[in-house]
Amino acid sequence: MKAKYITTTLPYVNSDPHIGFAYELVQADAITRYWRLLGQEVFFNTGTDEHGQKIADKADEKGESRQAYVDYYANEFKKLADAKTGLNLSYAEGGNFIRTTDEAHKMAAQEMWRRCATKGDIYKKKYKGLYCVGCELFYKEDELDENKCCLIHGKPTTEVEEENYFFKLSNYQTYLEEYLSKEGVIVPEWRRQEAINFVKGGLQDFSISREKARLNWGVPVPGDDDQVMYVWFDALTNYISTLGWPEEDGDFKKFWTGGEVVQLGGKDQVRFQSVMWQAMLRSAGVKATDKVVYHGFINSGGQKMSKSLGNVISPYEMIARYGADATRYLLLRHVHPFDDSDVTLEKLDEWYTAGLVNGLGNLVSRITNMAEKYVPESKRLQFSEEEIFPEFNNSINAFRFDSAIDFIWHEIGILDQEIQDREPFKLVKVDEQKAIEVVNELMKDLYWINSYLFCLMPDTADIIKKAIINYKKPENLFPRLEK
RNA sequence: GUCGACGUAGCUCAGUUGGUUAGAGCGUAGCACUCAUAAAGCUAAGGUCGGAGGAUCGUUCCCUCCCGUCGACACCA
Repeated sequence: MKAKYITTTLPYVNSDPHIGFAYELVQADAITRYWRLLGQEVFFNTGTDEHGQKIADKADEKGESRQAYVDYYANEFKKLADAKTGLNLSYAEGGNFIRTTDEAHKMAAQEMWRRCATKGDIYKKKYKGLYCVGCELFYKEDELDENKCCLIHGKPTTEVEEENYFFKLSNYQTYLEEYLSKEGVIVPEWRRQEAINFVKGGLQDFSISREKARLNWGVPVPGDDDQVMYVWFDALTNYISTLGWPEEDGDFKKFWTGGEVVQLGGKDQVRFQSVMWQAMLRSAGVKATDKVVYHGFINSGGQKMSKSLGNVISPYEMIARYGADATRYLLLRHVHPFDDSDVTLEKLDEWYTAGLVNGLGNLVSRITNMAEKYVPESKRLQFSEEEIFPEFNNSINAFRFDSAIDFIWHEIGILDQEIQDREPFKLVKVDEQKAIEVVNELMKDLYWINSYLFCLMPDTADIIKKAIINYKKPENLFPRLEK
């Protein structure tokens, strides 16, 4: 069985962890755990992207050293990922949390650069642009007002000439068209069509460095002390540096060259992940990514989440209110895997109560309660692993976490109905043996349903499993929310 | 502007290769039960399937136009 590799994009650490990234993490973890459930070896990568202008600016703004600033934020993101403090991700059981400021990563980025340069895909070119001193950024004319002033500072921009390195993306037009022609390299399919149209529209080379004089927070360009890499070039390389590349053996060989490579990203990532990155890999002689899955964005109350609107829902807020497992469930079931979704606290509360308190939690209570009371030691069952059903497999393999969970909850509904129809709680008064039989059947079905939950809500699934095996009703899994 | 997608119950969405009463989940209202986290169950209300025109014996499902929403159209890590 081919080893699997899955990675999220690395969030840029210029603000607090966003719910959209939390969603990406949870997607990656759910499928990782699912694959592991099937006995596959999986490398799960995530981490933080820490170089570039905006981060340098932020650190300066706060009067902190850049390293101190990124150390702080990298830790915030790591807390979101980890078991006790966040979303309980399983990268520690096979995977990595990479930081682009890691020494090994920086060396890998430089090696990537050298390989592309050796291939003849990197050249130096004078770049002319309208520069705002206040923002320390280049702007295009249509991003400025009629007097060519930047919209933030309202001050005139100046035309500045800078010499940068460029990557010859134009060399890869044909290659990329061929790469993108294979169904499945991008999910969902309509994003693949967008990417194809984008490439067919013609490819321009893109700049991959900045003058150190202007920006000194980045990986040094090999052989040129006056330039540092522009963030993309550096950051994209993390997908292989995390596996030890340029070392060809070991994890890189097992999970990238010899494995199935899946990358997750937001819908704004198509050009980076499926176009530029694929060209870079090709240039460096590395195998292409097998599949990139793009999710949509999460809005709230019909609008983009923003501090000024006060509609930001932070992942930490969700974890505090519902718990880590419930947060995972809510995101996976109610955020659309590909399209934009709308999430509000009111909706989250409703979903939590309906699906977890009244749904799963109550079902576990009623079944294990009867099992504990009615079934004597001598009549208790041994449980063995059950097979996973195709409806679930097909959905998960298509990254349709929402419909995979719908399938489980449909089964939960059926089990509730079963209790209603067979009435073991009445039966126990007239035919105890029959009642025990019915409850044991319910326990088996619940055990089977629970086997699906391990990849979605690992801690909860563990508690349920123990409750079933021990015929002991657990504490409430999902406390009712305070009104 | 060009190209593309979409617009179905309060909400999120399914669906029909055109054919008798258009579906689900959640939400809402009522009934009623008690094994369970005042949960589960039953029943009900709620839709001119975006609008107009056309082709058809007949369309929510095909064609045209209009309105609306969204996405792509490269330096947004």
